[in-house]
Amino acid sequence: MLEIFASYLKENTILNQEELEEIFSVVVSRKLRKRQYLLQEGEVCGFNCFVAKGCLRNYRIGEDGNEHILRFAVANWWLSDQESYNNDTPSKNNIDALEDSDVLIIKKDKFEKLLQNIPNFKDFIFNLKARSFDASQNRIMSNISDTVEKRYAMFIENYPDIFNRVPLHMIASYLGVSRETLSRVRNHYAKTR
Amino acid sequence: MLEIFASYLKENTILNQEELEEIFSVVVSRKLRKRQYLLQEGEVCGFNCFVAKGCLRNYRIGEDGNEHILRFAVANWWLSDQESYNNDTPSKNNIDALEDSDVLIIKKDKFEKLLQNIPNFKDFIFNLKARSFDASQNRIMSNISDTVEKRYAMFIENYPDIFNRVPLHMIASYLGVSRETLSRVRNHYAKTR
DNA sequence: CGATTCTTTGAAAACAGTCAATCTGTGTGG
DNA sequence: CCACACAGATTGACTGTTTTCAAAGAATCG
Repeated sequence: MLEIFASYLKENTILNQEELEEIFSVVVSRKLRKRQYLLQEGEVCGFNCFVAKGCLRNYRIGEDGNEHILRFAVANWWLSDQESYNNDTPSKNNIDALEDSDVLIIKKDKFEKLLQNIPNFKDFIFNLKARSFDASQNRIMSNISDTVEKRYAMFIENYPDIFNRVPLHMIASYLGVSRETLSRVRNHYAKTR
Repeated sequence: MLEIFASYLKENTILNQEELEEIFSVVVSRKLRKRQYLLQEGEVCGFNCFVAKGCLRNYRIGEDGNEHILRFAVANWWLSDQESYNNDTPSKNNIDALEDSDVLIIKKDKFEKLLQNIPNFKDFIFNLKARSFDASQNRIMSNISDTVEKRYAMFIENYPDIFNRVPLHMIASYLGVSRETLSRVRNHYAKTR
């Protein structure tokens, strides 16, 4: 399980062996069964999580009682609740596994030490966060300006690996429409090309 | 104009006089007339901008030909196009002034040097970005789960200073609804309390 | 196979967008 | 100071889209 993380870091960073060892030394690997929680509403998210295998989601139960999916994560993606992590506040969200998954956990105190000790790791993580921010700005723009059909098409284009392994009603939840609407939109979408 | 920036930094950071001087030395102040562009679609956003006075917006012309507002900025806020800034790519967005405004500009190369030279400034900026990211995650959640009325109420609550100085149709644009709909929603909103 | 989860479909109701007209307030130039 | 233009806000009628609810049809899994 660690090998996946190791090759991820080797491909995406310029860390030396010693630095890699330091990172590996604070990582805890964990298996999650399908439907198992990694984080539940009300808990403080005191960790960062790297997905080695499987698929997870970060979602919230809204005032309407429905699930609203903020984010999916598959292999080589990071996932946590940043707001809870940053402020040590109870999370408003849940994280659970959509498939049996392997994840690597780094507790907050250890993770912050890594950032302090390894400048290249820090730069890498901040770069990652910057791109994550850009993606969320683009998603906001899409939410306020695009039709459902366009948003669905872009989702397929941007996340083909996610699209073909999570149920349609979850994509609907991610896009912010009802499953019935997405079903209809998608039929129309399939016909018009 | 610099005094506003100076007191902003003194209140929010733990920088010493020498570090402050270094920052001030690379700042360029600029006045913007109402309706004046700071950045136009297609340009590369090679700067960060601190608003000392006035009000700016970051918006995009969508495929539908309409303006869609991604973000407002008033005094003591930073504004730029992060995606364009980070990747040196042409911006898809425009930034312009909604009122006569005073802004402070720091060019990208100088800004990046500041981050390198002044660790406390770097930490401060990254903290800012983290909170900015959290805010955008919350906005996404609101977009996919809340009613227009709720989104409008939250906008007023979160950004009272913006709400009472920009026209309603721009708030509608920010929320992703037509001005007519927001007008109707707001009337209903005013009546039900 | 039976149970569960997921997807589709239909019909009605709620909601939001569009277009056109009107109303309001502001500021400018004569 | 008035008339006028202009930007912004509202309203009505209409159209189109999305939700909701209920039911039924696939697919998957143990």
